[in-house]
Amino acid sequence: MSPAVASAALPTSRWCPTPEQLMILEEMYRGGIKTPTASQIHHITSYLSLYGRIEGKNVFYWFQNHKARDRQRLRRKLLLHQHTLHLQKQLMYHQKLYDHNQPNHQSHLLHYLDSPLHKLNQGRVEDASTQLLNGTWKADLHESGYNVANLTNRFRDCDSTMKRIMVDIDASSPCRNRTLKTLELFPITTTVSLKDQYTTATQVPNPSLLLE
Amino acid sequence: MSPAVASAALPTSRWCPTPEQLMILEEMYRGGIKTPTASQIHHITSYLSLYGRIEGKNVFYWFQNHKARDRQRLRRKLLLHQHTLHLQKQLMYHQKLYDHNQPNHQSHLLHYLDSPLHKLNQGRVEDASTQLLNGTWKADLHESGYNVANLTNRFRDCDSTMKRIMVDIDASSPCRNRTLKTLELFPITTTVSLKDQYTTATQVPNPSLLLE
DNA sequence: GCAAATTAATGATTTATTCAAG
DNA sequence: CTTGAATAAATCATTAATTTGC
Repeated sequence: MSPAVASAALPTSRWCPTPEQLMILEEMYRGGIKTPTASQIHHITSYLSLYGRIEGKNVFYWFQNHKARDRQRLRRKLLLHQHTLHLQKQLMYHQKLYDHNQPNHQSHLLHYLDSPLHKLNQGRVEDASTQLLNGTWKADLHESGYNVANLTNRFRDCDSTMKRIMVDIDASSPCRNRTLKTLELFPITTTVSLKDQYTTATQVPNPSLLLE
Repeated sequence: MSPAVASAALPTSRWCPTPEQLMILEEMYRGGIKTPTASQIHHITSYLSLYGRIEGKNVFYWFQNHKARDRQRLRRKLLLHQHTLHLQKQLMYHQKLYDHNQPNHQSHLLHYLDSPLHKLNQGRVEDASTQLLNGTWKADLHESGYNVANLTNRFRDCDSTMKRIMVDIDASSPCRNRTLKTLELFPITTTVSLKDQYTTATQVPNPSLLLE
């Protein structure tokens, strides 16, 4: 059925540069030729045909593509680098807060935890979305007041518990429930300063935690 | 006008614990008393009144608040730590991609750059919002094909330029425009391998870049 | 240095949740 | 399933601590 296709010089549909051609082209590119003129392309083409079949359009396309892809690579590398720097900076900042217990680390952390950024980091896309939509989140840290909105006081008789406990306490009724160890409660041998108390009380959690 | 307000024991509206009282309370808390019973509160109160005016409810509230805020502090420390780890992990990952030119770093970075997360990091709240709303962004990296959607081929006559240039080249019209230095174009002394080309061509940009 | 202004800490209250008994 | 006691979480309000502009 099939007719006689030339079995010798298989008709490849597109130019396939030989290693020598590639080397030369790259060298010229590095040498400063980024967008050769028509005449330059002609010269290059004739020179490169010493190393294999080649046409002017091949040279033209090669420089076009090479330049574009060079720019692309650079752009991406730059962005990646920027991102790395961003991460480094963030990390340093948080490490500082973490290590030194900075005074305002709480508010910063709270703001972060409330941000759509954090929610996205956690994969809570829906939350982040609605938050952004409602304009509920302010990027400015200083106006990050809670949006309590309308807390209807539905429960006006809710302080009963507290009052009962208070009555219990203030009406002087000692020794009621459970095992009370009144005497052991006051082993007051405090030689620890308040500052020491605070600093030693806050331990670093063990680092076997993972994200998400 | 103003009547005689007791000028002696200025009527402070709320209890202000003396340093001794605080020390004792903290010591007891550290000793294990987290939610004292009514009777315990009574004992503590009577003991602490040796060091200054105090009521049962003060003790009650103090333990409530102290316990709650202790938990809170722990929680926040944990979260901060988690966040630090997250950042570290991200950083290490990107550093790896950056340093080693990993094969799929491009798609990863592209995906990140297209994500609302990145837009939020840049402060482009609106963009992120609409993106999330439209469901335009897929969190799963594996289905992160560009949502090219409907790229209407509005530009059907766009290859005209290209065609003109091709004609210029292949119709063999040498020495047309500009200063052509045909001979100096081929100083082919290439001893550089392709690999070296690539690796040396991509330099790290200078680190004076800032986020946002 | 100091006094007003801002911010953080914490005592006091209110609201929400848990859990056991009925 | 409902109820109520107990407690945890959230919030309000005042005091202590810091910053800031003379």
